[in-house]
Order: sequence, then C-alpha cells, then structure tokens
Amino acid sequence: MIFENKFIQQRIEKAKLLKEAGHNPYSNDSKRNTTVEKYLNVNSDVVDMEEKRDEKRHYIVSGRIKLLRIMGKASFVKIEDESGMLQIYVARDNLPKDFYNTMFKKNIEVGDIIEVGGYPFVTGKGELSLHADSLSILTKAISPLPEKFHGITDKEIRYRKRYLDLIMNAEVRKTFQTRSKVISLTRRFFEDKGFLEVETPMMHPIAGGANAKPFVTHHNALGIDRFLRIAPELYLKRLIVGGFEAVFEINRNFRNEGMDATHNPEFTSIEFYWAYKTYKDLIDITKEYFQYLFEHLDLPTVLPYGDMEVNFENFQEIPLIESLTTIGGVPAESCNDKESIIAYLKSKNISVKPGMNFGQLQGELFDEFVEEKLIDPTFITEYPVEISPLARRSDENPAITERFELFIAGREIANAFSELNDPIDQLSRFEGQMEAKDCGDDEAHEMDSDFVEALSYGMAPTAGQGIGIDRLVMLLTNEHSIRDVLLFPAMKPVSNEEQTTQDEEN
RNA sequence: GUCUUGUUAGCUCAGCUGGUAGAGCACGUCACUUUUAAUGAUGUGGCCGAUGGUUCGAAUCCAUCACAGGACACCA
Repeated sequence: MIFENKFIQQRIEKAKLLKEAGHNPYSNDSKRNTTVEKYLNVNSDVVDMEEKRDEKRHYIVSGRIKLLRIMGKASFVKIEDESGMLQIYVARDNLPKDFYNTMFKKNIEVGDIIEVGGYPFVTGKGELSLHADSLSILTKAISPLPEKFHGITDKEIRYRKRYLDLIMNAEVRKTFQTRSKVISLTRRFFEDKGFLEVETPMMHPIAGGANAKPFVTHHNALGIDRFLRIAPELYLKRLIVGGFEAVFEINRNFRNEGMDATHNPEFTSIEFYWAYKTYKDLIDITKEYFQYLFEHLDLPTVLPYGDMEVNFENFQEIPLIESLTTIGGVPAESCNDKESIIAYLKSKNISVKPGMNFGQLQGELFDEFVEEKLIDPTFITEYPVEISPLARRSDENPAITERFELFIAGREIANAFSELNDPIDQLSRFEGQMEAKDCGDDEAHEMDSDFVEALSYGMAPTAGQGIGIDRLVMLLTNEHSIRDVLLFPAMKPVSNEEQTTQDEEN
C-alpha cells in the first residue's frame, strides 16, 4: 500500500481531525492578497519605525511551511511561496479561542500549505515578519518533507521526484528560472531580428538532418512507421526554399543513443536559417546573441564553470588546421597528410580506426588535442569537407567548408555553416551516405529525395546554425550534468519483477 | 557498451577483520509568548535494494540481478 507508512498515517489522521473541526484540509478558498516578495518590499520601511510595527496595515499571504518553531503559547513559522520565504509570528491569544492549542499545534505542521493574515512587524533579532491574527490550512501534506537542514541530496530521488527537489532546493528553482529566461530571451532576440518562429514536424517519415539513431513509433491510421525527429534542419530549409528568409525553431530533438552527463534522449535546440547570409554573418550574430543574453540575464561576463573561468568578452576565431598546431601543440609536419597524422596519433597511444580519411583524421586530432583547451568562446572555422556533409564548400579551397563550431569551456555549443544548396551535390552526398549505410554504418544519413527535390526549385544562399540550449544553460548556471538543467530527465523505470520478466521475454 | 563506487528509519548518514541494528533531523508526549537548523526532557520508528550461496550464525563475505552516481567509448 502506498500510504502505509506510519508518518503518513499520522498525517492522514490530522487531516481528518481538521476536517471534523470544520477546517477543510484541501480548501479552495484562498484569500491571498500579496506575495511574500511584495510583502517584504512594501513593508521594508517598518524596520525604521520606532514601534517596529504598523498595526494599521493588513496582508494575507500563503505558502508552504518550511520551518516550525513552537514555543509554548507562541510560535514562529517560516512559510515559502514562489517569490520567497517569510517569517510568521503566531501567538495563541491572537487567534480564535482554542484554535492555537487544538488545531495549530496539533494538526498543522511542516509541509502544509497555509494562509496567514496579519500586520508587519520586526522581531527583536531584526527580521521583518508578519504578526498573525488569522491562520488557516489550505492544503494538508500527508507525506512528510525531507529533513530541514540537509534537505534532499540523493540525485536519484531529486530527478525522479523533481517536485521534492524544487520544494527543498531554492537554487534548483533558480536554475530552471534561468533556463526559462534563456529560452524566452532567445526567442525575443531572433524575433527582434525579423526571424519567424516556426514549428516543423516532430514525427518524420525519414529521420534526417543529422547522423543519429532515431526513435520509431507507429501511425495506425496510415499503417506506417514514423521517426521522432533527430533534427529539424531539412524542414527548415524547405521553408527557405518556400521563400521565408529568416526562420527559427526552438524545440526538442530525439536521439536513440546513450545517456550521460551531457546527453539526454530528448534535448532542446534552436536552429535558425538566414537567407542571403554566410557563416561569417553567423559569427557576428552569435557574438551579439551572447552579449544580449548576458545583458538581460544580468550576468558578469566572466563566469566560473567548475575549475574554469570563462571570459565571454574574449571571443576567438581560428581555422581548425591552425588550431591543431597553435592550440593543440601538434607539430605542423604531423598535420599535413594521412600518414603523418596516423603516425602522430599512434605515437600518442591513440587508436586509429582503419579507413579514416584525411578530414576525419584532422577531426580526430582536433578532438584529442584542441577541444578541451578551448575555454573562452572560440569559433573553430574551415572544417574539412569530409566531416561536413551538409555544408557549402569554400570557393577558394574546395577541401574545406564554410563552417564553424563554437566551443566554450571545452565543449561544443553551436554548429553553423553556409548551407549546401546545390541539389546535384546534395543528391550525390546522400548517395554517399547510402553506400556507407550499406557497408554497415547504421547512423549514416537516409536518402531524402523529397528534400533534394525541394532544393531543385532553388534555395537562396543561406546560413544556418544550431545551438544546444541545454548545454548553454549548463554553462550559464555552472551545472555539470544535463539532468540538472532538465526538469524531468530521462530515468530508467524502477521495475518490479513482473515487468523485468516481460522485458526479458521481449 | 566497458570499468568503478554506492543502495541501512520519512530525510542526512554511522555501523571496523561476520555474533540478528545506531545517531541527528523529522514524528509522538511534556515544558516554554521574540525564535533563526530554537531549546530541554522523554518515547515510537527498520525484511539493512532483490535473489541465491558460504557459515552454527550475514547489513557485513561471495555470485547474479535491479536502480543510481562517476569515468571511458559513441553522439549534441
């Protein structure tokens, strides 16, 4: 039984006693007329009053009891609403006869949501409080809250029962408020630039736009499988073909892959596409975007991230090849051709998969020796064409693409490029992916001939970018697990034996 | 996927080389009308993650499983 615990039984009994005495333990009759934050602001002048109180004022506040100190005929109660914490002074003789002794002291406790009316005053210790003349229960909590001092620290419980985490940990609420602001500011930033927010399908007939394994679901009416999208890219580009010149979408992507500190099966990204622009313009708008975020989030431009300090006023830009030597410390002669890279990697005890091409090997050098050293925001540009299947080639050097990735605190935050809009080239790149798939690469891109057909009608020269919102929020809130910036991160179900057996049979 | 560390009261944690469980908070009872994790007294509370094994005896040792944290590999 779910409520067999004796503490819960005790509390159920208290709820019953309240009800019998005419105090509905689940009352819907809230008369709150201010929030804690407003109360504290409006009455801050009471601190300077000679009497340290103003009995002519009267407010009704509501909140959850977080702390309760009963001292005989008077008590101190700390209640918390979304805006903050307020101390209430409750004295027996200010409440209706017998209520304090028989109801308040006996049946109201930490975790309950109450409503209190009274006037502002300042205690002997100098805390602006509320002197109660009325108190009623709004909602009885029949499960006890975790311990008041240590709160709840078990990560498993924090993620599985996020509501408890939010009740107990104010800084967690802060993190998610920041996340909400980041998304809201992002939307406003792009809208103000004239971008149109769009919604493209979450269920795709072909999972395209990235190399990743999709989740599969089934559409009964059509009798066909659908794939939860791994990226919105190909649909957003269809909109550019259609004549929209600046579009963005902030939404979820789904990838059927591993979970760890930086990966959740569903994650949020913004992708935006901007016609008649190049990746150079995207570098500018990205800098501007960060400046905008920091300004409106009121953050210092030098932010701590773990042991690191990230200076968001120090944006760097460096071509990938150059970064290998200047940042990665790889000797220039070891970057020039396949054989010397392989020899260098082997000399550093790094295993090299057979069949890697020049561009992939350069990418390998970058991942091994450069990425983690990019602390301040750094645009790595000029990616090899082999590892940039959807990016436009440089007109000057066909071996590299007009692309950048933005790295901050040793981690990739954004990926952007001038888009490939040559339908014949796109078709042959898809065909290349099909061959890779036939050779066993199960993450190779699917052929999307509908998308190629769209390109065949002409897509204006366009630059597009994706930014991982979860990782961005991690950076801004100094969180080191993606689970700490997702309200409800993916968790394995806690299965009972029957379910386990069924899973094994399936 | 691999390695590694956890899982003991509602919560936070002790429990040594095996001898059938402890603390603090919370909760119950009592005292207390300006406390700040209030205080003092007193009491209740546990199938020691699950299943097997070793043993006279297992929270403790071994194996398997489940879930979680961390690291590595792949990916955003």
